[in-house]
Amino acid sequence: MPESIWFRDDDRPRRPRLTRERIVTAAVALLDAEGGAGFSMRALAARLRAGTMSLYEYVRSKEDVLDLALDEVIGEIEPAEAGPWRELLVRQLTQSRQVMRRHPWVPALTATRPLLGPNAVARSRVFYSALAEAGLSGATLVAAVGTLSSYVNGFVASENTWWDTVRTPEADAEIRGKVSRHLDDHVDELARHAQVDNGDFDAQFLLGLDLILDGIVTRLPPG
Amino acid sequence: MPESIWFRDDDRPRRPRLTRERIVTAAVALLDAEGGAGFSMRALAARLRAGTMSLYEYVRSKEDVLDLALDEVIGEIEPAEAGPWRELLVRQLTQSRQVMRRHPWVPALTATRPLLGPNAVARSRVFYSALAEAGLSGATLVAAVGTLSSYVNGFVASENTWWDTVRTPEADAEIRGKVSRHLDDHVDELARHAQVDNGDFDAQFLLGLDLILDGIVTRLPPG
DNA sequence: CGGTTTTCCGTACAGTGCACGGAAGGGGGA
DNA sequence: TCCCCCTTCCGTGCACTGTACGGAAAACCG
Repeated sequence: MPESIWFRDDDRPRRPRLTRERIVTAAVALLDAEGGAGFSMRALAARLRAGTMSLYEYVRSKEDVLDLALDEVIGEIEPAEAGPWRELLVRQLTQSRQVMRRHPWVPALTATRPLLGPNAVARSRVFYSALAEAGLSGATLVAAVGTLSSYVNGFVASENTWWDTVRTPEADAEIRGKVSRHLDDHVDELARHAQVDNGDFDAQFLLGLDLILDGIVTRLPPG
Repeated sequence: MPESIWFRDDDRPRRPRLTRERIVTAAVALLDAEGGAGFSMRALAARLRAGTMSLYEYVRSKEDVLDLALDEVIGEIEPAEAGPWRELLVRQLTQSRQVMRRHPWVPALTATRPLLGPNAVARSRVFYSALAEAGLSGATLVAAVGTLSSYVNGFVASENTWWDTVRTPEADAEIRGKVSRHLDDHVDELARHAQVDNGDFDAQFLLGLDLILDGIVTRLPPG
């Protein structure tokens, strides 16, 4: 009886039931662990204990996976609760920044692919309605929303490249020295000091944000 | 006389003398023509009629080439002439945007790599000294510079992904329709109209920039 | 002329995204 | 119960990537 349970291998490596969600979750985890450069379809499949080509049942391409992963993490931002528009925007944009810091591969992706996923659209809706409620409309409204999201994307992108560059403490010291010497010929004392000493991105982010919001305030209709 | 000029092959494929500049120039041309995705060391070498590995005499890695190409195109921005700080910044940042539009692969790169090349440093110096002359200093100065460059980077990045998405006219119509339907459930009339109809990036860019500059003005010391 | 250094580059290797087509399993109809 | 189809899984193969290595050729210098 060669088909006896004792000879059959029912415990053969249990097939993982793949789903799109499982794939996306694993993709986010892989990107967090290895960064955008270390992300590959083979590595993703391995993490799911599946064959590489199995992924392509649920997804048309690697780009699909990245788009889905991107919208997934955008969904980590909490829905906006009611409140005065300025505080609301500060909270939402601070959370955007935190998401991009938790998932440092995000800014490079947003610089490449349009954000059209449902969570991204929902986020954009929050900005539009907050600023519309504040009193903006038309081209000014569009420009204000664009400015805010451009700012947060651009800010975290450069923040991330900085953290990447100085990842290890030795590298930190070395790079800071090099940058300092690098800038020496060009920049006057004040600016150099500021540049090399700007470890406090939190404060700088909020300062810049306040700057923009103050600019927006000057555009509000009187009353 | 087998060595007669008639039998020798002095016109054998003339060795191109490679130099770092020639490589960088060709890299920019290749990136402009094929985009960041189509750029490869083999394609670059072919464009220079050289063997792939010859490049590595002048450059340690592909990343080196990209860094050099990046700083090269940043150098296309004209040096700042003297003038009132606000006009100066508008001119410089408008030129930054134009460079990034001419070379659409730039924003994705700046989102990945720190800008430490000589031309990038010179550019940063311009911003610092303009705003210092305007009256800013310390953390506010750093934040203002960071805000402006984050804004321009972020703005052009999203502008570029939009142009990419709607590259062909058919795609344009189709995408606009899809985006419009996509947003239908979520966004109220006003915002949707603005979003779908925002082809005029030039105006939007200047509006957002003015917004930020007005915010900066509120930070100037009295007098 | 001889030797050293610089430049060029063919080959090879480990890795990539994904097209193709086959196998295995589950579900439904006869 | 048998058969067929359809979904899911995935091994193999292809064209391509960056670049390590080492050899050949050329250029320069004594």
